[in-house]
Amino acid sequence: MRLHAVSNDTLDLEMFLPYRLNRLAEVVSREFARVYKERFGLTRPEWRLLATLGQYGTMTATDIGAHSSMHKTKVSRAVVSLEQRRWLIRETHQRDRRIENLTLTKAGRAAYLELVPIAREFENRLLAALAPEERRAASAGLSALEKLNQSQDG
Amino acid sequence: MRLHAVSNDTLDLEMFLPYRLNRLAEVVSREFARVYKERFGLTRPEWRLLATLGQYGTMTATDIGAHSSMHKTKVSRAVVSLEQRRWLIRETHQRDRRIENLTLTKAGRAAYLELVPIAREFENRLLAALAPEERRAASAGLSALEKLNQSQDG
DNA sequence: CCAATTTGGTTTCGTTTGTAACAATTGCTT
DNA sequence: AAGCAATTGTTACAAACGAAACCAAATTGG
Repeated sequence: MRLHAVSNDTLDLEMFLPYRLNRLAEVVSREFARVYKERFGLTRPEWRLLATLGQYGTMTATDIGAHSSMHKTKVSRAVVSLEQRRWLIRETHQRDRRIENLTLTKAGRAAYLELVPIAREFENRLLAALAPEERRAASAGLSALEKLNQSQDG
Repeated sequence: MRLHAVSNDTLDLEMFLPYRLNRLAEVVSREFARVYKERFGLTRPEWRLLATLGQYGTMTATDIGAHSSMHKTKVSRAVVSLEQRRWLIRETHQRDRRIENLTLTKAGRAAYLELVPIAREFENRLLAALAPEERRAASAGLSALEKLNQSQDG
C-alpha cells in the first residue's frame, strides 16, 4: 500500500475524492462508450436516455435529466436524435401540454434489449478482476457516496 | 433499501457501475469546479494540471495525461493556458528535444498553495455527511475499483 | 380574470472537446 | 548511414457542450 507521506501544503490527488471519481468514471465510461458506439453509433446521452426509458418505461425529459444528472439540453438533443431513429415517441400530456411523455418504440425496445446483456457483460468483465469482498466494498462505498447527492439535490 | 426486483431483460441503472460512477463524478466535480472557477477562473483541465504539477513538481504533458486520464489535447491546451498566465514554464529536455518538462512558477505555486486548503475543505464538507465506517467503505471501494484501471492501462 | 411567475422544453451562440492529421525528434533495423 | 517506425506534442476541423435567452403552457395571487 501507498504511504501517503504528503506534506501539509500538498494535496494528494490519489486520495482526493473528486479527482478519484472523475478518473474512474472517465476511464470506465469511455471504454463502455466504445461498445454502444460501435454497435449502434449511440452517443453517451443517447445511451443514457435509452437505458433510462428501457428501465422505467415512460418518463418526461425533465425527470430523465434529474435522474441521470444530465443537463436538460443534453436530454433534449438526445430525445430529438432517438426520435429521428424512431426509437422513441413523444406524447403530449393531456392535462398539461408542456409535458411530453417519452416512450420507447418497438425498435427502441429491441435495441435496448440487445444492449442490456452487452452492458451486463461489460460490467462483469470489469468486476471479474475484483475479489468478492472488494466488490462488496466498492458497492457499499458507492452507495455511501450516493447519499451525498441525495442530501444536496433533494 | 431498494428492492431491485428487476426483470432479467432490464438493466438496473442504479446498480450499474459506469452509470453510478458517472453520476457521482459529474455531481461532485461540477460542484467543486465552481470553487476554483470562481476563485481563479480555472477550467477543469487547468485545475488538474495545476494540482498534478503542484503535487509532483515536474512532469511532462504525456505523464500528466496518463496520470489523470486526460486526453492529450486537453493537457496541451491547459499547458498553453497556464503558461500564458505565467503559472508554469516549459523546459525542453536536453537529451530528447521532443519532451518538455513542465514546472510551476512562483505564481503558479502560490495559486496552488491557495487552492489546496480550499480543496481540502470542500472534501471535508462533503465527507462530513458520512459516518466514519461509510467513509472507510467509500475509500476502500474506490481503491478496489482503481485496481481495475491499473490492470488494464499498465 | 388578468398580470406576474413558474415550469417544461427548445434554440442560439460561443466554448470545449475529441479525432485525425500533422511536424519534429528520436529509436530501430538493416 | 538511410529508411521506417515510434514518440511527443500541436493544430485543424467537426461534433458536443453549457449558459442564457427564448417560447409556450400552466399556475399563482391580487
